Amino acid sequence: MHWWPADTAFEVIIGAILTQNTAWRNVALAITNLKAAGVITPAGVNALAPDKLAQLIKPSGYYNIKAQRLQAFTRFLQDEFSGSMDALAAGDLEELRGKLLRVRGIGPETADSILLYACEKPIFVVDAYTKRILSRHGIVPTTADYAALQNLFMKNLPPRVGLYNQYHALLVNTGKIFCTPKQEHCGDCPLHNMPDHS
DNA sequence: CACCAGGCAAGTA
DNA sequence: TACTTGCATGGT
Repeated sequence: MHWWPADTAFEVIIGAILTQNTAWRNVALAITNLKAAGVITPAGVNALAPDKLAQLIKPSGYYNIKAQRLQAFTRFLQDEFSGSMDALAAGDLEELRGKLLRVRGIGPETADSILLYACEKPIFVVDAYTKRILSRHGIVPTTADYAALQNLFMKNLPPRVGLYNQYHALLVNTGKIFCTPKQEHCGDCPLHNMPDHS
């Protein structure tokens, strides 16, 4: 579906951090502000005063925390890769993942979104919709953690960037339409008899 | 008005 | 280790 909306690899990373527990619509407003201010580059974000950056990304929510997280990444990029996105993308998948997870504000989903969509590495991204859809179908228990869900896909699919991109896109689109936030009881649904299926 | 959105880290027991 | 809580906006 040529999915993640972004003009550059760095913009992918901005979006990945800003969309944490946040509707993409609000992220888009924040990105518009960053573009209008002409600071949507690693050096631009890094050079801004934290409170100025926070004001620009205000529509995306958690703006103080996220301003810190954006700059934690730009400092990391500067320190480890001389500020070069190309140098970042040239790294080894597992080594890069480990480094990203050590940046304050980058957890498993954000790290994998960066790896898949900005660096084009074959890693499966697991989000709230993915977990919701699989657990509602009784395919995994509701207690399944991030790694369990990721392994399920990666052990059963060939490691292709385009394929993982497509799966993630389809899961999110489907989840938005059919998979409501609160658990619904469907009465005689046979899946209610599955182990750990609430 | 209540609830939700493409998480993560820090605090508590 | 396993829960709980704070972070905050804009849309439905």
